[in-house]
Amino acid sequence: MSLRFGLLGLLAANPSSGYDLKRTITRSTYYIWNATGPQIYTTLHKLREDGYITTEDLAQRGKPDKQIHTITPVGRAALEEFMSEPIRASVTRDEVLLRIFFGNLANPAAMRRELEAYLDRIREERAAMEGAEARITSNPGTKHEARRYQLLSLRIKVAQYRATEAELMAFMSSTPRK
Amino acid sequence: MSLRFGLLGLLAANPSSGYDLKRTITRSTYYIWNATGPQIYTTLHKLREDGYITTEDLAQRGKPDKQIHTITPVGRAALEEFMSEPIRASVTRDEVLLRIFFGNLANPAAMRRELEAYLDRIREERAAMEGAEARITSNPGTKHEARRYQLLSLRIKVAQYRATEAELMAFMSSTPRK
DNA sequence: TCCATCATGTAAGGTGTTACATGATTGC
DNA sequence: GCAATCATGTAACACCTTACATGATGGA
Repeated sequence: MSLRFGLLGLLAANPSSGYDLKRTITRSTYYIWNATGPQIYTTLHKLREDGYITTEDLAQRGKPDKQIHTITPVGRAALEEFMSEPIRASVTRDEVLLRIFFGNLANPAAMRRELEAYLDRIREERAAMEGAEARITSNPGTKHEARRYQLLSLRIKVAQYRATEAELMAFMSSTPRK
Repeated sequence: MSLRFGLLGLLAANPSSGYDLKRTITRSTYYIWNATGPQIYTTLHKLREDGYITTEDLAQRGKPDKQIHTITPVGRAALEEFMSEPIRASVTRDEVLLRIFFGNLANPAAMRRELEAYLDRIREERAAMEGAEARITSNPGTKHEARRYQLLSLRIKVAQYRATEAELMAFMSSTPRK
């Protein structure tokens, strides 16, 4: 489980290098599953050991060579198996909610500032995601079915942010600054 | 940073045993930060090594002895420090969104069943949380300020579930079963 | 007698982060 | 000359899960 299937899923759409995958993740799927460089490279090594992907070198002009990873039939089978398992609840490990839950342990004025700053950040984040949504909708790059699911996951995240913003605002207005 | 501060925060309210903490977590804070038995016990060992908590044995009648852990001034200072850091975005590692993002890789009928089953599960989950919310509101057990923050985190999670449900329902009705 | 609950753990392995290392090319 | 981007990694450590172990008490 874990990043393995995230990478495998991306490779099922396009053969890519580790660097490409990292860019795709930080640009478009960061809100689902983030990953650092080392983790991506070590996971790719494991996927190759397991026979889920094959790798070939690609020489580039003006840039260092890169290694292009391609999913194998064995890899596709593993991915299909993963996709046929029941969807289980995501691991709950929400640092933001933890901080809020223990909010009374912080200085009240500082807590208020923190919540306001956090609210600002998710508003920005949500606006960026809504921009991405509009771009995906208007520019039919990927296949119709794939796009529908990608939009669904994006919309769920946007809706969750909206919901969080609304609750935070309600809380703020019930705690006057003075 | 991890379970350390979750446990420390709970111990700041009441000295408790590992077993008590586990019960509290699975009963009331599971939606924020879940933890297994071994993890709780090993984390408590580390907290003791760091001087954040002290432990004493408590003999019980009719039950095995238990170890009661109490937060130390050093532990309180560490917790305060943690609570004064900026609230950073939660780690994104959402298996549900990952499955949805790659939804087109699954069998369409199976995917629909999975989404319906997931929708049912979060509806139930949300209903349970709303029950907990009502109980907390009507029964003023903990301190006012602490309760307000605990309710806020609960309400955020409930609102996020509601938002997710709405998006899933919109998606479902745009994909007729036929 | 057997199961559930109470209570605490060890060991092994998987997953993820942080710090650090290396080296090429492009543009200012 | 220097910073940014491209490209791939190793090492050490922190965190978390799963499987397994142990033993007491209370109730059916």
